[in-house]
Parts: sequence; C-alpha cells; structure tokens
Amino acid sequence: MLPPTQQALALVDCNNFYVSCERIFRPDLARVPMVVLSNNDGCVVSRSNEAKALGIKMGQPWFECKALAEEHGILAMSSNYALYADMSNRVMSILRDFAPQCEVYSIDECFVDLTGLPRLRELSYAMRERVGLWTGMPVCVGIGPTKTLAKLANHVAKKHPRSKGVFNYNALTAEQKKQLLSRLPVEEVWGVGRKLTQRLAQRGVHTAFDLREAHLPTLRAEFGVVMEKTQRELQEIPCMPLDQVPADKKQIISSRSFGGKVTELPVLQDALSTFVANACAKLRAQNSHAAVIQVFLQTNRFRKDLPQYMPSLAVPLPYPTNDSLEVNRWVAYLCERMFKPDYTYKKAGIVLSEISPVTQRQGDLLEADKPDQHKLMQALDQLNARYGRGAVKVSTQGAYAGWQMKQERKSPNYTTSWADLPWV
DNA sequence: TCTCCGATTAGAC
DNA sequence: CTAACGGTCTAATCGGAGA
Repeated sequence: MLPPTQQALALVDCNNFYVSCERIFRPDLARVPMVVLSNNDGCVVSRSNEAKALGIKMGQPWFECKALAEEHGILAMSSNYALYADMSNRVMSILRDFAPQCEVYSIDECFVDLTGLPRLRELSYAMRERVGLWTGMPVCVGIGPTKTLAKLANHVAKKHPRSKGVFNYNALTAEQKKQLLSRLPVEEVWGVGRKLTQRLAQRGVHTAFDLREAHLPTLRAEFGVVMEKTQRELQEIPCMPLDQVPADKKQIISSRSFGGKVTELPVLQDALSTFVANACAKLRAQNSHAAVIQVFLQTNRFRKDLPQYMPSLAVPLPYPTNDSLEVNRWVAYLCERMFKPDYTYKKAGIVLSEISPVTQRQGDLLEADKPDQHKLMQALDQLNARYGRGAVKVSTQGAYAGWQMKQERKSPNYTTSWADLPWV
C-alpha cells in the first residue's frame, strides 16, 4: 500500500500587520521606527523592525517606552481596527483565489491548503507577490505537513532573510529537519508559552527537537493532551483540522478600560449600554441568543496604593434573548446592585454566555413571543449597517462622557470612510 | 463514587 | 502637571458540591 500523500499546508502571515497597515497609507513612514498601541493607547501591540531592533518589547506598556522612544524618535499610533479589518479582508480574499480550502486563523494569518499542487515554492512566491502588488501588504509563507510545522516554517521564513519570505519544511531531508528543530528553542513552537517553556526546561526539553523526541507517556502524564497533540504535529501527524467556517461564538465579551477616572454610576451605565449594543449586535449577527448575562466592574489593578474592588454578577435568564433593550435592563440592574461609591473604576464589561442558535428556541409556556421586538432589533441593525455603528443608540448611551478610551494618535479610516479622506 | 459546575490556568494574537 | 499597563476567545484541568 502506498503511503498517503503528505499534506502541504501553507501559513500565510502578514509582517508586523498593524504597522504595515499604517505604512501602506503613509509611505513616508517606511523607515521610521514605529509602533501601534493597544486600546486606550496602553501597550505596544505591533512593532516595526526598527522598533524591535531598538529593544521595544511586545506588550510593553507605552509609558515605559517613552524615554527610549523620545531618544530615537519612535512614532506611536493608536490602533485603528476599522482599517485593519478592512485590509485583512482584502488580503484574505486574494489568498482564497489560490486555493479553495483555507482557514482565516486570525486578523493577519491564513492557513491555505496546497496539498497535491505542483511547484509550491513558485506558488508561494506568486501569493506573496500578488498580495503585495494588490494591497501593499508584506507577507511570509511557511509550508508544512501540519499546522504546527507550517507555523514553524513561517517563523523561519520571517527570521531568515535568505529565505526571501518563503520556507518549505516538506522539502527538507530528515537530517535537515533534525538540524532545524535542534536549533529552535521550544518556546517558538506554537502552543508552548512562557509557563510551559519553564516546566519543559525542568525536564530537559529545550528545543523543538527535544519535544518531538520526548517520551510520550511521561509527556502526556505531565503536560496533558494539548502537549501530546503538539508533539504529534511535530512528528508530522496532523491533529488539528482546517476549520474552513468559523464556529459560532460560545461566549461574547464586550469590555473596555476607561480613558479617564470613573466614580459615578450613570457614567458606568453609559459605558455598559454601549457594550450591550456591541455584544448584542454580534450575537444577532450569528443568529444566536444568550441565556446568561454577566457584568463586571474593576478598579485599577496596577494602583496598589488604592482600594481595590472587582465585583462580578451574573443572571441566568428564564429564556434566552438577543434583544439589546432587554439585555440593557438586566445589565443596568446588575451594575446598580454592585456599584459602590468611593471607588475609582478603571474598567467594566459584560459577558454573554450559554449561547445557542435562535432556531433552537424553547417554546415558553408562560411568556408569549414578542415578534415586535425582533423587528425593532432588525431595523436597528440595518440602520447601523447603513449609516455606521452607533447611528442608532439606546437612550442610556452617550449622555455621559469621561469613560471613552484614549486614542490620541489614530490614523484616518482610509478605506472605509470617505469623510476621512482629506483630499476628497 | 460519579458527575457536574465554576473557577483557574495557559495559550494565541 | 501627573499619571500613565488590551481585549476576546478557547480548551483543559482541578476541586468541591451534589446526586
């Protein structure tokens, strides 16, 4: 019997994605060391190569970088998710033209199944070139027999300029594979983070090769099923299928850190009703409803000098809902129950869980259906789709300022808003 | 003793 | 001038409560 054809999975990953999105519309910044900050202009979430070279760390709080930034003229921008989402969609639709089987894994990554296709190197360069030509986005391509090895190959493509942005693990000999894995620290393997790296080191596992060759029963007993899957994937045995259609969310969270100090109930309610609007819109977009609503409030956990209060309260509903107004009433009630004066709140949010498709709605013996409410929400979604998010709001939204996040250096919405184009 | 549940942990990006 | 540290999501695991 012939062995089955080896899978060829390509992981296409955009380089420094958020920074690259910004640079596409500001070619003058091509060589300027720069970073993009998280919401509230808090932490560094994307770095140009120049910023990496200067020692700026991923996830580092921006205020910690200020001195270094001033010294070297590092530019910081607020994140512009409307822009990044739109650029991502453009890149993904180009990749889909190359192979029907793909999984959009994250905003800047896509697994593309190239199994059985000839001349993978040429094909990969063609993908890179077309994405670059049509969108301006630089990407690297890693090919492997499993997702984990495709990821690993992509890492090699990114790190070694000689690869010119493409690396094919499948094309290596057994000896070359051994060499490569032996030189790769185990923390570079997908699924191995900080904690596991430490625990693995205690057991003498330092490189990807060590992990591939580790004694399975011990590994399994000590680290669980996830690590076993990772090991098998390193052994070229696929354990993670390609998910072509994104699964419905099982939980939807909407939360924000506040830009300013929030001490008053109405301001919290204002913020929370905005979170409700966002979360319920997501819920309706996937045709689901939720049976548990949870609200949480948080003071600033980094201010050890101030009193801390981090309450959280949930309500199970007798029947699930996706109605913003109904959810809003529950959220307001839960918030009021927990609110205490004399604390400075830094963050709040809501969690919708026990989510199920609306088609599975249980008939309620006591409560009649409310079709009018469904129509109201449909109309609201349509208006917000046509005129932009927030065109129609609930009355508790927007009356109180002071909680909105800080975004001092946001670029224009180049691709999604005519009004943002200064030259139009 | 078995099962279920909530909380905690770890990871990705 | 001072204070300034993200947001969403999933899966596994563990310990205690309840059947």
